[in-house]
Amino acid sequence: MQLSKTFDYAIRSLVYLAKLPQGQAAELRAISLSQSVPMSYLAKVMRHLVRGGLVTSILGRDGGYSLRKSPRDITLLQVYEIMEGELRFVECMESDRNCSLFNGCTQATVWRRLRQAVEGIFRETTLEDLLPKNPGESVPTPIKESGYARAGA
Amino acid sequence: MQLSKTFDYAIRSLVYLAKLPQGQAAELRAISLSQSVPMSYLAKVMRHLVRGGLVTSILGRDGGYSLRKSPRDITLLQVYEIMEGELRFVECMESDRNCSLFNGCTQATVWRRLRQAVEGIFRETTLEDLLPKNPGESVPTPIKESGYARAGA
DNA sequence: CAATTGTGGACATTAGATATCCACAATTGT
DNA sequence: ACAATTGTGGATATCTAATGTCCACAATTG
Repeated sequence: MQLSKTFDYAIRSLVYLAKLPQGQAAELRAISLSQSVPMSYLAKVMRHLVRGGLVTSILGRDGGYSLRKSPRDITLLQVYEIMEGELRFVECMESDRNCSLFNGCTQATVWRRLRQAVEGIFRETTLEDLLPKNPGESVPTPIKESGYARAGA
Repeated sequence: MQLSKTFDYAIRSLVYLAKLPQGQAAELRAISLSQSVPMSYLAKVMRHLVRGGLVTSILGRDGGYSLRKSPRDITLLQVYEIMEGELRFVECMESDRNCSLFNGCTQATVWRRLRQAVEGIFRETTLEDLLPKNPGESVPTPIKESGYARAGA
């Protein structure tokens, strides 16, 4: 029932990018350091996000990563599916392909209900909801951080 | 985000026991065969359920396992906690013990919401909900034994 | 006593997540 | 053109947790 670190890394990185001043890019090293994630591993995570269309990468000097969409338009469900593929709780979520016991499997209903719930939350939560500066509805924890927008330069 | 096979095995076994005529016990081998779960592994699962108080075990000839409560009084949450411990999605669910970044962790809210949702479903789903309702349609679990497969009715 | 059935824990295996490495391509300043 | 920088791609390694196996033993019953 655990979410993978990979997924967590991805979210944190996206949040990091979302905090940057408009149009600015952050390099791998900066993201990695800010979150104590191994650079070489984070590189892999970022590639996924690039391929997934959420992030743009710039090569060469002063290169780095930046968001490709507004934080409001990036949902956790998108991130999840890019990083982990389709959301599922058991192997045999939908079909009896791999399960000889599928016929009359009474658990299937529960798994589906679970997925609907989780998927719903993921779909309704956007990157914007994860930004600290918004004191509104979904971010109750008060943040005492200052100068979070200092990157690169 | 996957549920463990162990958890699934536990549920299936409990459902199997719930289908037995009142007061009857099923031995390890029977449960194992009915679900193609390795006996020696299932033994371990069953021990958890016994220690967890959901199941009684009887040693010696004609021994086996039987439910200790009514299916209506066994929730999936109980089963989950017995098998896997407290429900959590990330290491640092509640405290900053292991996380230097906890202060200002905006994801925590989402993880909590997730847990509430899943926990809710688990708490409201009982073993009884997993028993085949209509003897005519959804019953047939592929069990080779004689009269076991029929519940209630 | 002998047969059966579950218990307990040590151990082995496997699969997937996590991490590392290195050669290379793209970009930019000099 | 060249050197420095920055991300890319993929092969490989490591680590961990889940899953599975084994065996000696305790309890029960005929």
